Amino acid sequence: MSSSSTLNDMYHALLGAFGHRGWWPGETPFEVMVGAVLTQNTNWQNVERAIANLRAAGMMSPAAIAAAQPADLQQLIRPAGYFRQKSVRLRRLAEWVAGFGADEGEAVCALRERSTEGLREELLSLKGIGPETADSILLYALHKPVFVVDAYTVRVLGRHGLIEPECTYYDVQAVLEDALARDVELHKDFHAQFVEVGKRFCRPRAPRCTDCPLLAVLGEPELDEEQAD
DNA sequence: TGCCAGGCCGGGT
DNA sequence: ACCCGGCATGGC
Repeated sequence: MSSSSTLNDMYHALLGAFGHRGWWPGETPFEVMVGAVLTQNTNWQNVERAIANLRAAGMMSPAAIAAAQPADLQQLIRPAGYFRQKSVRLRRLAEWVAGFGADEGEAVCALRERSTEGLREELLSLKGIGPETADSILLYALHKPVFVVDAYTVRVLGRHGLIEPECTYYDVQAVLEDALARDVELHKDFHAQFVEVGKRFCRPRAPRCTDCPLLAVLGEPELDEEQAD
């Protein structure tokens, strides 16, 4: 059996169990970008607080964040953790976006005209934006067909033996992108399904997932390497 | 209470 | 080229 059909079967099993996820949660493309930075190694619930603070302060725009006092920005995003680092990362991102247009709408339109690879390189050149954050922005804010590989994706695939433990980010991404139709909505929703199944059934200390919808497709999961003892 | 959360960077081997 | 500590808050 090809890994292509396995991965597509996985998606349909998850879609059947959870329904269309409608990701990413965010009112505007720029808010999606902000969320992508704020959620780095951070619970989404904390990110929502920080986003609400930014909105309430009228700061959810590239120009406003680019012009903000560092201390003010830090206070607003404090609930999302790592607030000193993330305030710098947000400002650099905001300056980058603002460079593409007079307002958010114009900038985002200009960004969407550009090539995926060119955009990825520019995003990765911003300190504090790594592969996952860049790809989250590419997919969910700019609608480029890339697969976002996150901790849940790696854990779910790894536990079912579909990737090797030593795989890099881009190894895992290639497995998924090679197997799937080049479809933006599929890429968005499949990644969201990984998060959903990961949160519910693939926690670090809970290898027994008796009700996981993936059992019907993939069979019993394996132990994580560090749990295999 | 400790462990965990939708990473990434920089310095040390 | 790898490995590792640091970064920080809030929920369970």
